[in-house]
Amino acid sequence: MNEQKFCYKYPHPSVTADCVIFGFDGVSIKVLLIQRGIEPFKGKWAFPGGFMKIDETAEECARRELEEETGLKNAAVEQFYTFSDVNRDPRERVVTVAHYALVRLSEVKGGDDAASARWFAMDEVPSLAFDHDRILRMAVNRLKERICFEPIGFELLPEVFTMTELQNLYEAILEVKFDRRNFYNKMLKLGILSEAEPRPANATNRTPNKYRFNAEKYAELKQKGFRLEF
Amino acid sequence: MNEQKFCYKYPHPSVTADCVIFGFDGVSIKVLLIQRGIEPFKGKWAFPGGFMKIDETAEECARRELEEETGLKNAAVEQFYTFSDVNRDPRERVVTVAHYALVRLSEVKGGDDAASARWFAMDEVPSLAFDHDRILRMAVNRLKERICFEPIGFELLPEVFTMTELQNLYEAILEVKFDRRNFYNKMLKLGILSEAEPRPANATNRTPNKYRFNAEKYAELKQKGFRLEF
DNA sequence: GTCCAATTGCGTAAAAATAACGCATTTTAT
DNA sequence: ATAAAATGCGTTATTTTTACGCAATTGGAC
Repeated sequence: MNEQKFCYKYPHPSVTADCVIFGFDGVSIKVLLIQRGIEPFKGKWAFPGGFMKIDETAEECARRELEEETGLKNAAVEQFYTFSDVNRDPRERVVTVAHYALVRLSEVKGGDDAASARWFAMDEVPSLAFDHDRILRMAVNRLKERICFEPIGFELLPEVFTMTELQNLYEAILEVKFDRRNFYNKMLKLGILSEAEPRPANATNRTPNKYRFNAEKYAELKQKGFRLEF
Repeated sequence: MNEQKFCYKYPHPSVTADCVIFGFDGVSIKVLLIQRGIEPFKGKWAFPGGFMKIDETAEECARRELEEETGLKNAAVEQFYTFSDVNRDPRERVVTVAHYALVRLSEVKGGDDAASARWFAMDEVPSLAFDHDRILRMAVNRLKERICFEPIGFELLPEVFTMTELQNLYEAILEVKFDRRNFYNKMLKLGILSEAEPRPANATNRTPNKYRFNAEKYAELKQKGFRLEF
């Protein structure tokens, strides 16, 4: 017997949410990929993703996928583009709402099927399933744009970090090099960092200051209309 | 008899594309709205939009809506967000891929049903149908962001324009005021404008220079990695 | 242990970009 | 006829960005 019980006058595409999960290991940006166990594209790597349920938004769907793979509930997730090419899935018409998530690698537990999931550095990413190559390019571009104007970078770092770690993150994402001292001055002048602990009197060099992102200060500044700019 | 002949194992949302159409009349930004003739939200204003066909992309769908309302085939259209709130349409689950289009008002012909279509200045826009208030806010924000980094503003102006017209456009979109002389210098220094016709020797003041957007120059500059910045 | 290279905090000076404003001329509106 | 507004083309002051110096300290090589 046929179980196709949801019927419509016109053909409806399937809607999925995909989630490009970015992490940062202190040196380079990584992305979490899943190896496909079934056709099509069996054996190829792809982003976590799945069908949107009828009672959840696309973002909720993306968060669900994120949690399944990483155990994380509260990461930063943002929708960045919807891909609707007619033949992007060979089986049927599928429209996917693509998101990216920024996670702290230290907080990531292995997902349900860790066996088939792996972190890839950006320059190690193989050719992907479906149109996921294009999705990744777009995600990276959006991340680059975003990190210049919103302090999303902090979502990738530990709560407490050094200025060098923060600079490494910016350099990894934007693929540029900054002068260490200018980066330091600029960041501090922005006023969105607070010292994690007061620098001890006997502190010497080579014992870097630790900072944390100050969300309250940022909210204040943002209200006054302020941009990060890099 | 029932015509519901497209059947699926799981419920599928409808997918639509909406198109926020922006124009510029030399003074203020306008948006094209359609008055709904049927429930829900009968009598309320909304953006042109409609169901995505099974063999077209969301952008093609948005362009189709745009052409129906304005007669324009080649306007600038960009997807900016997909709205998937569960109850955004009271009838059924509808996911909409929202786009904005930038059109030259002079090129717009009345659409199929011009009777129910009207241009509204941004500060005249009434409360809209569905979640279109939110869609408009987001479209405007995206437009503001975009115009700072991509020369999309020229899509709203006639081919040939004066510096004052260009400034008025930027001021209308960004809701700020620029010093006329600084704006003039900055724009010229960017190098993406060419004089529409050489300024005649007998030209006097009060006969403003005419410019046009130089796409070739812009492509060159963009390649070298350059940003507009305002 | 000694020594060198790398790291960190804190500055300063030059260069570039931005913002503020001047002025003569010409046209439109009153 | 006259005042007000628009235009082209500047200049100057201020702010921001960039380039770089320097001393102190640590980790690693040997």
